[in-house]
Amino acid sequence: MRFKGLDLNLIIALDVLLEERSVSAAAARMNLTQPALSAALSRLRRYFDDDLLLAVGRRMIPTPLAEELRPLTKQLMRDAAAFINMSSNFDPATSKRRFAIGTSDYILTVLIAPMLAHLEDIAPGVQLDVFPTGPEIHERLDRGDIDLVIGPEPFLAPSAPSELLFEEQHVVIGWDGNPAMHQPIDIDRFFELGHVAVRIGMEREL
DNA sequence: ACACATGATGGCGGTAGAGA
DNA sequence: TCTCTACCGCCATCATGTGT
Repeated sequence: MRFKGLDLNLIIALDVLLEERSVSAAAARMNLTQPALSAALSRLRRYFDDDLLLAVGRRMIPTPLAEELRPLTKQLMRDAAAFINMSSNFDPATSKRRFAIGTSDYILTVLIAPMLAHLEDIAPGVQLDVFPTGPEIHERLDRGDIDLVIGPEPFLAPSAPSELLFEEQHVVIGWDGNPAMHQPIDIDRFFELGHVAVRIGMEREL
């Protein structure tokens, strides 16, 4: 079963190899042994007549051709996923699917937790994995590790389709002894005042 | 010590040929 | 035309070698 002489399974291996830049790591991710992935890389090298990944010290560096192939393999994987999804009618009542959702603890509290009881009624076999959002969340969404990201509009990936889920207003909480709390606050006044801020993730500096 | 490559070996599936 | 069987190739694992 070859397409233009290429075993299409090798495209999956190439996609993972270019992401991991490590034969061992790619093998672990694909539940194969390292020699199996090494052999797959060898067949890819033969087909493309290119090293694709060059060992430099203890690292594997992609060749220019591999860099060119990377977005194409990504697109192929996305198309394949869409192709597969088209063939299966999703029925929440019988589905055993596991969804991976990237979101904040806030959304977990106000949206997902109350939704679980309803989900238990309409989709008892469906499971949810909830992951905290972070700087790599868009990459994980592209990779297919995450099915859905729920978050504020400015943080959504421009490349992914999105839909407005709900809107809400910010509320100012302040000390009753603060004179600013006893008069109307417009946007300028708001920014003039000092704040206590919560920052999550590695980039916590102001 | 770690990561990748390679050789030996075995299982699985495809192909070709023989027979009903 | 269909079924069975022998053979072959591919790809996996295991064991081991090689390079950093």
